[in-house]
Amino acid sequence: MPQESEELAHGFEQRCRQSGLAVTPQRRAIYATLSQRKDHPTADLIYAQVKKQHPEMSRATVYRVLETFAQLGIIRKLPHPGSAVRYDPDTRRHHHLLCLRCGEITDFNNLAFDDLKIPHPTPEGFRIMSLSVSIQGICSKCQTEEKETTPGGES
Amino acid sequence: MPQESEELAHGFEQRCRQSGLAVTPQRRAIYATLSQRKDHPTADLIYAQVKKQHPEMSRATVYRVLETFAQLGIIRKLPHPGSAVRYDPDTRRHHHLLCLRCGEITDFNNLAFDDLKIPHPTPEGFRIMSLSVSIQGICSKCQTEEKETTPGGES
DNA sequence: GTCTTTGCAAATTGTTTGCAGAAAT
DNA sequence: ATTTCTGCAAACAATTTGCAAAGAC
Repeated sequence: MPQESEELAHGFEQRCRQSGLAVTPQRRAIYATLSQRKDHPTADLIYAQVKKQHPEMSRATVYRVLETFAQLGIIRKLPHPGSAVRYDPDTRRHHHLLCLRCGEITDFNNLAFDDLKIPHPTPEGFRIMSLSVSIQGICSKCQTEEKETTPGGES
Repeated sequence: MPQESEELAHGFEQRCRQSGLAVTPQRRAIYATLSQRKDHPTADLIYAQVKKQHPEMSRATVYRVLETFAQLGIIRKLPHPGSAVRYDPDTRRHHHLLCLRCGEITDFNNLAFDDLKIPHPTPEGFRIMSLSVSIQGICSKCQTEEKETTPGGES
């Protein structure tokens, strides 16, 4: 249903204008691409995908635009140990599973986590903007691969 | 009290030997430096600091050693949106405040967070290794600086 | 028409690698 | 003695920058 995309796109343009941000085809394309995905791609992945429809698109633009969006709160930058930055089009509170082996980030929802209260005496004058639980471990795919690599004894 | 450091160092050597890791001056120095700090430095910061006492130390060694430690669970790699990897000598459960402006990571403890139960039907066959809450926002120092930069109106 | 944004290519920053010699076990 | 580690320098990856032309308002 393309209807949904249109609504999304509309909201997006509103938000850009509110922030005094020009609505360019590039920005539209980047936002559309990111919000269609259910995962949390890196800037480079977005670049690769957007480039198919817009071969003129420059890598630098994608990096700049994503960063701009993140600062305006239109999308979210995800914490990840090292490697490339990942972006998330969903700015509502939700949590993540992070695989330490392949780096995959998966959304994860849990009532207990959602109910967490933001601590009141805001620690050290910190202005809290978001709170989320991050679970680190090994995803099922990687567990399988580990077994294959080490079936019980290398010899 | 140097006593404390010695104990720490002793435990460290034990853990290295248990993992079949040679105890080298470099590893000792890197571990000592990291564990003396209360913050969460990048590999490069550790390198700079260690180099003062050990001018021969190579940057590559520092990166390699920190990575090795992290894999053995001797230290922890911290999730951070982009920028450089940060390491934490404290592997117990604790939480973090992450400043989106300067990138500073500060420890944060809260009973409600510590009581979080690891979800039982482990999501999607994920093998959970650690869980922590990460709070993103702007630290007090950066709030002050923001005001200075924009004292009320740019015009 | 003006101010913002983009593309390009080059510069930076953060990190990893291969290999020969040095040190730890 | 053997195996693991380190230093070096070069490779690599991710990201950022300055500037002139193009596009949005």
